[in-house]
Amino acid sequence: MGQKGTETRLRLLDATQELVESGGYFNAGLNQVIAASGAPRGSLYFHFPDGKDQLVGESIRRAGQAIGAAFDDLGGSAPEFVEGVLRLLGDRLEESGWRKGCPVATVALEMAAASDPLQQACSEVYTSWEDALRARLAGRPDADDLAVTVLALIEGALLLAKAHRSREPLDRVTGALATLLR
Amino acid sequence: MGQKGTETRLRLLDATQELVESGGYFNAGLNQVIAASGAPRGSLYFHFPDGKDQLVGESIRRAGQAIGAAFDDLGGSAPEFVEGVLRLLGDRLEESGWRKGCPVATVALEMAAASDPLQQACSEVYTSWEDALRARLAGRPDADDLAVTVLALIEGALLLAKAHRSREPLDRVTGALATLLR
DNA sequence: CCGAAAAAGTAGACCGATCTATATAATGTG
DNA sequence: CACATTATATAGATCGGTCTACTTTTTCGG
Repeated sequence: MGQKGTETRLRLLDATQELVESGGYFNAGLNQVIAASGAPRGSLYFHFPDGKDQLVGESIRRAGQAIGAAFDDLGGSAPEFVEGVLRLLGDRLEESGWRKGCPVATVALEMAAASDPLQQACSEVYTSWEDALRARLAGRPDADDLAVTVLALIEGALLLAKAHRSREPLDRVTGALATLLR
Repeated sequence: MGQKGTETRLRLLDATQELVESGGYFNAGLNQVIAASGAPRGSLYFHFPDGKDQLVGESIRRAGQAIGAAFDDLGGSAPEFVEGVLRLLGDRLEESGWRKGCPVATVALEMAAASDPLQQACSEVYTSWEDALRARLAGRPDADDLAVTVLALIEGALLLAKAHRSREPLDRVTGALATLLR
């Protein structure tokens, strides 16, 4: 794959990710993806011959890796780390006009029951985040439960924050996390 | 409004709620709503003159009230109550073939940024649940934070359970809740 | 190095299906 | 009759996907 082709492919993935994150699978119409990326329709099906599901699947896997990498960059003890994550996600959500929450959650809720490949993609991204959190909590006897709990708390708080268009849920949850990770 | 009319209206709301809960706003195509409810197309716009947004908005408000009422029926101390809720939601999710999670969450994530009326409807339903939880936690000094935290935890665990098609997230979170409400 | 053949990628018209919504006629019901 | 409701037909936009023609880049024998 040449340089130009790779760039087009990435622009398509970026545009999809942006649209998916702000409103889910059905908000990312292929016409919008094409318009936002500047790529023509033909290129889309050249780079993603299996169509929309492949495009969205790869896009959320990519987003999952990006966020996983951001996790690794964030240091500190476990409580500090989680607070940092919450602050980061809150900033991102508010600065985007309450559009950008979790890039996976909406697709997971929309498509988990309807599409096996997309359900699997979402499940795998979540598993990778759980693994990353578990590594951060290593040593604790209840690290397995705690990793899932922290992720659920973050996802739930992000959902509520988006629904209310307010940071308040994220802030309120931060205190409880201190208790939980104490 | 006569008896027949009221029944048709309710059948439309029920069908919408069912479809919305399993896959969100865009999974509830009006053609599917009509087919599932048995109501004719004309009746839909007679009973819901503002179209789909009104139909979906009323349907999630209705679902919100129904779940709020179910909360009230569940007794026990705060920890017992929350565990009961998690078990109930887990049963519902699994028995529906991993389709029925939170009837509000998907629409909230899909439409919060795009539709003010629907964002408001979702926000109000969540607020009513937060109020109900806060009442259950009355007396605790941190009842406000705790109510939001418990709701976020439930919503997050439901999301992960649907994404993984597994009760495991709900089970793991149950333990953490015991710690939190101790 | 050269230049032609092949591969990679771009471009956009076009298709049938489906979407929400409207318009209008028919029917039931007090 | 008058009003509430049902019933259909259809409008008009948009959906994901396919198709063929075109341009650029890469490959490779001489």
